[in-house]
Amino acid sequence: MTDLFPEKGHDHGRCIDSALRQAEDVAEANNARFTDMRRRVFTLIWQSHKAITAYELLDSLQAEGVRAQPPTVYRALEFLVGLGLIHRIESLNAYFGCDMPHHEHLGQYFICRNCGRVAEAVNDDMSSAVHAAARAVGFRIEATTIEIKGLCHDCATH
Amino acid sequence: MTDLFPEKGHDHGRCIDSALRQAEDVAEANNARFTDMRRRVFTLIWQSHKAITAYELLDSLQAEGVRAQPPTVYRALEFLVGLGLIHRIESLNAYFGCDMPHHEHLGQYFICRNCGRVAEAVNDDMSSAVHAAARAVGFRIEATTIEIKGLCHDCATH
DNA sequence: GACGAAATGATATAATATAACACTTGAAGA
DNA sequence: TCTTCAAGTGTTATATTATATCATTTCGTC
Ligand SMILES: [Zn+2]
Ligand SMILES: [Zn+2]
Ligand SMILES: [Zn+2]
Ligand SMILES: [Zn+2]
Repeated sequence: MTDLFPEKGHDHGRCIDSALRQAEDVAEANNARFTDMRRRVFTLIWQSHKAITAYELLDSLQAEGVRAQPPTVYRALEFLVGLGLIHRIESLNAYFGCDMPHHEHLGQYFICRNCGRVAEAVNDDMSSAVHAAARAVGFRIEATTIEIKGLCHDCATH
Repeated sequence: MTDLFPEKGHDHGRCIDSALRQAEDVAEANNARFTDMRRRVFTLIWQSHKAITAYELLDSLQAEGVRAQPPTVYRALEFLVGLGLIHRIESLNAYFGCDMPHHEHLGQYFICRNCGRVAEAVNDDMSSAVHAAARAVGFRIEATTIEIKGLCHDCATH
């Protein structure tokens, strides 16, 4: 069994570096400016594998000495979501970093209620079940929200 | 192709009556009090097949002359969600009536962005794809949120 | 360097949700 | 029937999440 969630003692600095590198690539490929503010917000989101709320981000920015207001944060979030660099978790009103921003995908999110971590899956069986169900009732899909709450393997077994 | 959504000219009074009858049954079976306030809120939710927000409900109550405040509405909603008489749509911060409250189910919600209607499906293929994916990664599911946005058959073809 | 579009700053406010405590109601037992 | 107490509701205040609007700054392009 492969756990979607990162290993306990993994080198998270590498996650952050890799995410930043990919984000810069994607931004460049889209002719979009990965400004300082956007980089700050993105980096804060990647401080953990948990989802983080807009106001938690705002607090962190202010703690760093950045004079930011809610619109600043929401604009950065809008930009990052728009490029697919982060995803919004509807059931948490929170955001977390995507680790495969290069290809378009409809992801599914596993959310552990104990450790708070979020993991993204791109599972064809889930996707095709959803699309088949939609086709069967003549529904034209534009967006999907699939959020699965419970206990991750670590939290369920320890 | 069977459309999940109700027919255009259907007799919606029957939807409301049926929902009320079922709600009373479920409440009774659970030894729960279907009070006047709860019935009012429930009935307002069933005024349409759309999802409705807490504050829209509050406005409607006040328009009816009921002196209600936000907690009143949220308490009624909490009760109704708890019994499975209504469902919350996370991506809309809104609520809509369940038409099969008798049996426990993990539903999937189709939401039309044009007409605003919501339809609930209980699709085993979707459910089992989700559960299989969770099993494969050792995740213990406690709740699922599956919300599908797009155009219903009517809106896509007219 | 001048220009204009994009980004950010700043202020205000809207929309969604809950905490806390007082009062009322209604089921259940004495 | 009366008492009691838990459940439900009223009321006020406040927390949390999100956006509208207009002023200013930044940055690539000419
Ligand atoms: Zn990591
Ligand atoms: Zn966990
Ligand atoms: Zn109807
Ligand atoms: Zn429609």
